[in-house]
Amino acid sequence: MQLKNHVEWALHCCSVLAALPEDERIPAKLLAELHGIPREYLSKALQALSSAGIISGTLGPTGGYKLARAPGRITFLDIVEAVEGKGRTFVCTEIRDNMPCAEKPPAKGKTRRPCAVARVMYDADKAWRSHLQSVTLADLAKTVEKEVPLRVLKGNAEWLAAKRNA
Amino acid sequence: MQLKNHVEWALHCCSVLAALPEDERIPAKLLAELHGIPREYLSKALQALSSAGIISGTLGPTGGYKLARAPGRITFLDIVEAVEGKGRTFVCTEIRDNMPCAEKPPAKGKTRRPCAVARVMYDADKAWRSHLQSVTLADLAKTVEKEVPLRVLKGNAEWLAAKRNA
DNA sequence: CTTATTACGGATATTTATTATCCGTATTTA
DNA sequence: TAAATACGGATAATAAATATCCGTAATAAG
Ligand code: SF4
Ligand code: SF4
Repeated sequence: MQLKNHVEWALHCCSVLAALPEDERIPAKLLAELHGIPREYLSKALQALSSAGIISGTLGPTGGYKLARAPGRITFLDIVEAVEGKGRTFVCTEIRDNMPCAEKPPAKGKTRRPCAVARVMYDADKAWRSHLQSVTLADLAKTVEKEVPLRVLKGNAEWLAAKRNA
Repeated sequence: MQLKNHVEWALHCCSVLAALPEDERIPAKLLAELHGIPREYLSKALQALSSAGIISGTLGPTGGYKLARAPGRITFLDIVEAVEGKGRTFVCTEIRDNMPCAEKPPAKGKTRRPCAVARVMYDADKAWRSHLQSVTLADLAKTVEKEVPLRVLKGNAEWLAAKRNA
């Protein structure tokens, strides 16, 4: 059980976009080159983020992506769910119905209370999501600013600027 | 991202074993029939549980599986990690090293503090595991006893006993 | 208007993980 | 001795993740 690498890419890209001056954009090509990952494949992740309303893309030359709203209003959960889906990690296939003396499954349309096993797993899932929801891109930016040497931050920003004006 | 169905099977089987009188055993064949799942495949999950020290299997006729320790000392996390592995759900491929102005990766043997992104994901993972660790098989048994009609519990127990003496 | 550049989305191939089955070996009870 | 069992290795089938390709529409600049 592993999150797909789209998640890591999406988080990184959002982190980079969060450090971008208002009304500037970065094309997918540059984001891919910056991270050393396949451009076409990264595009899928970016499109997922876009259709989830987290980033917004604009067409044409000088086009590219930028955050669709303030970094303080984008949580890790938003990003993870955008690329990984909102589905639960534990799926119940109702094997209890195969037990010889099981209760009969509910009539079509009606739903049954999830069993005790499933509820524990769902609650764990909720705890995971809850933690992801408690951290925003703004929080991340603050941490990065504290931990990454200024030289590195500046260097990357300049590399980006140079590439975009080339 | 989804847990494998082994997890569901393992949880169910442990739940059944927890309701078993001391010094009785259930062979894999019966556990599979009880749940309507493929026997040979279920065996893999049971072997994983066994080698993790959660259940113990004995050979020969009248052999089978039973819990290796008291239900109160077996947590959901024990079971999940036994079949799913202890690996983290978020894997960091260190794509930051591809950034043009990245810090150099640490010398061989040395480790680097995980980056801010990874730490958030790891903490979420920890929250998930922590919740799973807080629930034991004994807790589950108590809930099941409360929620499942006595008729069903009895019926299944009798089905099991009949099969084992056949 | 034309051209270059971009996001977007559909189709498809490749690789890996999950799901499932098969069978031989060792151990234990009757 | 024979039947029943756990165990583990090998392998096949299926699904999911990873990756690439290409056509379309939109936009900015010359
Ligand atoms: S997890 Fe619960 S609901 Fe799902 S199959 Fe098992 S017993 Fe049934
Ligand atoms: S998650 Fe953090 S450590 Fe992992 S690649 Fe991204 S920046 Fe690097």
